[in-house]
Parts: sequence; structure tokens; C-alpha cells
Amino acid sequence: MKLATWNVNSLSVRLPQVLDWLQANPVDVIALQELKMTDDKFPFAALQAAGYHSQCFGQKTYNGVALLTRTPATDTVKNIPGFSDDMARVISATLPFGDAKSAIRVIGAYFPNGQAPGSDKFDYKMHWLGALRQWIKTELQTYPNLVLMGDFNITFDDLDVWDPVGMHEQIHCTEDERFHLRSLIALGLHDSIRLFEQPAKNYSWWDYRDMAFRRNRGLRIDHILVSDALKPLVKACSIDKTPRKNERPSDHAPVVLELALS
DNA sequence: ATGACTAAACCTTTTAGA
Repeated sequence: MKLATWNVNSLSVRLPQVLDWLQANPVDVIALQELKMTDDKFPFAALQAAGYHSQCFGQKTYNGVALLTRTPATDTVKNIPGFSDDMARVISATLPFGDAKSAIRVIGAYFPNGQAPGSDKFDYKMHWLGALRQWIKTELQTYPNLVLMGDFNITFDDLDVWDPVGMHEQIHCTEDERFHLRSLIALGLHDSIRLFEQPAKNYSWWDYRDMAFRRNRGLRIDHILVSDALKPLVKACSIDKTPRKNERPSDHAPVVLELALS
């Protein structure tokens, strides 16, 4: 079984690239972020033709997330229950798999950007991260088999940053953000990609400006976290830079996880 | 250089992303 996450930075613009990528990489599940469209504009038919069921949670102009699955997903939940939010950032669903106990809960999330430490948006990011952690803690009790993936907008440490000195305590790299990320991990989650040897300077996002991709000036901010129960099943995890080489690419690359399930 | 690209909307200028 393969799962992926990709911040597409406008599904309207990127739909042809998403369809191409899914044809070349027929994953079982993909979480998309930054749809930047309302649900009435969502390309259900094109994705259905490509073999995917869609659960979407759209928003005009900004944000918007979706889960595409080869088999129908159940128990869809939008955003963080109990946390009032006017932004469409989280979508969750269950993949019925084998018996009931083997069901996998998949959470696709677009974490707040935060703009700059000390800003109102950074405060919102901190509150959002606190609410997420409380919720994930209870989700793990309900669903031992859990995958939390998406655009986290946080680097784990300096290995995830092309210029750790220049970006020290800058947005995506602050200790406050990293503390929240480590707190999520402490609930019993694992950064899938770090379970394996990875190439150095392995990033998932590059600025559109200044030829950042060609110079590999990037950040690793897109992650796939798996629960303790799923960790033994993780076979591989990697970042696919191929679509970043397209014409008019998203600024993010997909991350792909392979589980030893069929 | 609170810059550089890209996308969307209140669209020749602003907001936001990261």
C-alpha cells in the first residue's frame, strides 16, 4: 500500500500534473493541500476517471484540502473537532482494510504558515498546533493505525534547512514550532522518512524565486508521520522531486510512503 | 531591498505563501 501527500498550490492550475503523477504513481491514497478552490469547483469527475474517490474540504482563494483514495473511505471529518477555525486545513477519513482492527485512519493537513515569529499569524499557528496535538492524542486511542501527513510548515531540525544559519529562528525553523512538532512525535508517531538513510539536503519545498530548486535551496516541511502500530510496516519513504521539474510546478514536491500491506 | 516568483481576487495592485 502506498500513500502520498502533495501541496499542489492551486488544484485548478495543477490538475493536469496531479493526473499525470497519479498515472505514473498509482498510490492508494493521496492527500492534497492548498486546493485554493471551493468544493463546487472540485474536479470529482476527472479524478473518478483516474480511479480515485475524492473527499474534499475546499475554500475560496486560500487553503483547502482533499483525500483521494482508490477504495471508498469512511467517517470523514473536517478540521480539528472542537477547534473553531474558518480555514479549511484538515481532512480525515478511515480506510477500511482487512478486519475492523486493521482499519487505517488517514489525516491530511495543511498546517498554518505562521508568516513571522511574533505576528498574529504565528500566534494562530501556535494555538492551532496545540489543538491538533490534543486531538491527535485522542485519535490515537481510537485509531492505533494512524497516518498524519501533509504540509506541516515546520522543519524538524537543521538537516531540513538549506541555510540553517540564515534561517535560525526564522519562520518554519523556530524552536517554538519545533517544540510542537516534537510534541506530536512524543504522542507515539514517527517521521517516516527518517526511518531510512536519505540523501543529504533532501527537501520538499523550494522558493519559486532565485532559481532555488536548481540550486537546491529548500526546506523539508512536508511530512508523513506514522503511529507506533504502523511503524513496523513502513517499507520506504521518499520525496519525489520529478514534478518540481515540470513547467509551472507547485513549489512543493510529493512525499510517498510505502507500507507492507496489500 | 518587508526584493526575488506564483496564484487569486476587490485584477495594472494587493495579499499571501514559505
